[in-house]
Amino acid sequence: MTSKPPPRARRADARRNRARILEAADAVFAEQGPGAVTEDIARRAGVAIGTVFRHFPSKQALVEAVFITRLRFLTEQARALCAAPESSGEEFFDFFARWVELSADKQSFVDALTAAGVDVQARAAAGEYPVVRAELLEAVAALLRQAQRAGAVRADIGAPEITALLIGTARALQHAGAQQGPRARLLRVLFDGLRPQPDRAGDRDRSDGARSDSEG
Amino acid sequence: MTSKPPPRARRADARRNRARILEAADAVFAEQGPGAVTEDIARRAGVAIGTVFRHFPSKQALVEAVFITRLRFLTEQARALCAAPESSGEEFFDFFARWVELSADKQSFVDALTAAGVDVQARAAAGEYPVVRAELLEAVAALLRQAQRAGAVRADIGAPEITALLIGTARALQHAGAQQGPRARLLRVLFDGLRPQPDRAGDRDRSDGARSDSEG
Amino acid sequence: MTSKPPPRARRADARRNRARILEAADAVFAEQGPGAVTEDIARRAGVAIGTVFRHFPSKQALVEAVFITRLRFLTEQARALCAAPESSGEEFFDFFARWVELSADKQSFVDALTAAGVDVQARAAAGEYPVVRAELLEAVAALLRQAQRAGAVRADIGAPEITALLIGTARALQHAGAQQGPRARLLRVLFDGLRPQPDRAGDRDRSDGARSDSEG
Amino acid sequence: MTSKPPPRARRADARRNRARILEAADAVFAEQGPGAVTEDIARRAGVAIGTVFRHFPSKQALVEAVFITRLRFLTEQARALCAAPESSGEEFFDFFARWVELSADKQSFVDALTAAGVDVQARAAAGEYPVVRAELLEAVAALLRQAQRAGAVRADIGAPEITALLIGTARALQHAGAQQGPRARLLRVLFDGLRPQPDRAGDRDRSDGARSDSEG
DNA sequence: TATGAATGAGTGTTCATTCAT
DNA sequence: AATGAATGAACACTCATTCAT
Repeated sequence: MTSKPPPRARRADARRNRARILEAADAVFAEQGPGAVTEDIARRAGVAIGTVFRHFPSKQALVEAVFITRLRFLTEQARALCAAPESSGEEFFDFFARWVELSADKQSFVDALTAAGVDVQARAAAGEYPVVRAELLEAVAALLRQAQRAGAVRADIGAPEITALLIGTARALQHAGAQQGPRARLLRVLFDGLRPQPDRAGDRDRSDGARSDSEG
Repeated sequence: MTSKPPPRARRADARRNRARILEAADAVFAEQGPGAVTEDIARRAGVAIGTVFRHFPSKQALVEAVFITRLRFLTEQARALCAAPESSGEEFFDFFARWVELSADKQSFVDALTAAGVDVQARAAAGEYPVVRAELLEAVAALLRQAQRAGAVRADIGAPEITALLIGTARALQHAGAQQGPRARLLRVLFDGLRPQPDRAGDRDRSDGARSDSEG
Repeated sequence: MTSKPPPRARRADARRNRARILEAADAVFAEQGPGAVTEDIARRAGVAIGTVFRHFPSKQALVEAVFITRLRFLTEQARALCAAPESSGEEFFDFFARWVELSADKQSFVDALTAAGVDVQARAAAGEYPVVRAELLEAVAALLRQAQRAGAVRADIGAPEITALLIGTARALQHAGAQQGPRARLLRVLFDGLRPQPDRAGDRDRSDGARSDSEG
Repeated sequence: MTSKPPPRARRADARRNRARILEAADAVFAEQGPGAVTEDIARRAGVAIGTVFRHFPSKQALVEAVFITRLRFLTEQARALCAAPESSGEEFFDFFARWVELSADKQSFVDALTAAGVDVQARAAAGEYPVVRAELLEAVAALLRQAQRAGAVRADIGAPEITALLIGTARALQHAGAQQGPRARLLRVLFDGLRPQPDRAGDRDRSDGARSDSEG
């Protein structure tokens, strides 16, 4: 009675489902952290729990997929910003601010990210993760180099530090809450620290005494 | 042989157990996050599971107790550093570095901290938490004011920003891993950003162009 | 071989499981009281523990479901007996005897009933309970009125008293054990008390002696 | 230093403790049923949990002790009422009413009683229970015989039926709640049933047949 | 392929009972 | 004898995962 639907139709459906699940997972993990119950994600995606597991063989795999999707998104951003031919180096700060806003919006973008990241570090040297991660790192590195060449960012730091700072800053902003004042101040501190630094003679070592001179 | 034990003997034992549980919980939460299994904590503390629940009526209560203990420790640190009469303001940076090292050592000091913190914000306006938190904030604020008076820290930030930065930095260091190079560089960036800033005329807007001059 | 199963197939299975669980719970609660271990019920029903909790969100819910099922059964009985057009009023006694036998068979039909009932009184003014209870009460009342109209039952009692008597009698029979002699005698006392009473002038005070005349 | 207290003093203390525990247990079981937590009893008695277990080797033993105490109390009541030399037989109804009020006052006097009773039936053919039970039964029997001799109670029932009725009635009253109207009506039904019965021609025996005529 | 009911190991929590003090 | 902290088996309930339909 029911004429068999063309097999392509299914494929399209399946692909759409996969996308919806990923989207739902992203949202739910952002709201509730990676501890969220998988059925919530299914419900949000409008599919049955079985469908989630058909597309992602385990919850861990789903978390990683969300994680990787996020990394890819950031990589694209970084690449796009890097494309400008004549750069003043400020694109770097744009990227930083954008990521960090994105992260703090979704409550714990970074929670899931790091939570997954930790697990991933442990045993997902396999999978696409290392590649995706390397690509993001390279994109960030390129952006950073560009900014450093333009003199917008101090020369003594590299992409790994930037990544760590991004994650840390997202957390800091998350803690700061929604108020614009503190958020702006936090970023200002960060950005000032990232600029090429004046010759603060002997900071931490000698100058303290020196400065205390001018003060005491 | 054993001279009559003081009447508080039992109490002392119980107090020791409580301490051991707290210690074990601190360690286990640091290693595995607040999702750690309560029985692991009991095992680590060398007591039966019932004993854990005798001292802390729920897992949540245990998490909060660990959290509060950490906050208290930090408060003490801040107060001690603030006690120096003639301050150059550098104690502030000491505190910052110390906290952050402490946090990053224990894998997710801040995870549990924030995890608990989130829950706490939601419903523990009661309990000791608000008090402890206020005390820590005040201690940090005092240390910060001292440093600002001494000219060691920029004047346009307050204790809330510092708290957020502390948490974020701990996270960043955690992400950076154990290597000393990146960790030191991260802190340098942060600290530079916290210093009183030179008149970076028109940062972000004009000066960039100006500086890019000297470089491009 | 198997012709295409109706689309509700799964549902049917699930419904059967629900029924089996309910049945098993009824039996187990009857044997061991409402304190019975939920896994025993699962085992008896031939399902896993999770399945029990899928169908009944908590043990309390299961107890109540069993309770309500019993009430419904009794309501049906009462209604069926009430349907007879030309009644001599003896259906009432049939109902009474039937309920009470049913109850006493299952060791503590009434235990669970009351145990649940007590809890229910406390907080389940919601749910189906009030409705089901009202329906049973009404059915019993109808049966009672019928019997009273026919002159088979005394006029000075109502449905609430009957309900209480039913519960109490079930308990009494349960205590009396399985022997037929005592059980029959108990019911005889009850039924005699429920009949329209002769003018026992001065009961409790004098007339007893008088009547003992005509009997002794 | 502390001169050893005379050993008798301890004994008195211990005996007092035992009594207080029993009293507390009676109250707590009455309020919460035999599922009540043992520590609640200890708290109510003003002793430590260990003391409860020193006096009663297990919770079950405590329940049984309470049970037996109650039985003893009832036995005394029955005996006292039986002592009247010239009896009209109404003492029997007094006893009945008194017990039943007592039971219904304490919410589930009879719950615990029966709950314990069930267990006891199963395995406490040992202990004092059989003796105490026999004594109560005998006292009730004596009271009953007295009432039957006086013509106040029908002749075709014995002490076992009365016991069952007592328990059942207590339950019925408990279900009826606190209102005086229904309670009184319930007792009236019961008492009327217990009186010597008039020759109700054909009840249950012939009239049924008669009816079966007209019906089928 | 999608569905969603079933599974069952795992977890937080309770509480009768023991035992060092 | 009394205390009350410690014990640990037992239980209700959850949730990732499987599988019959």
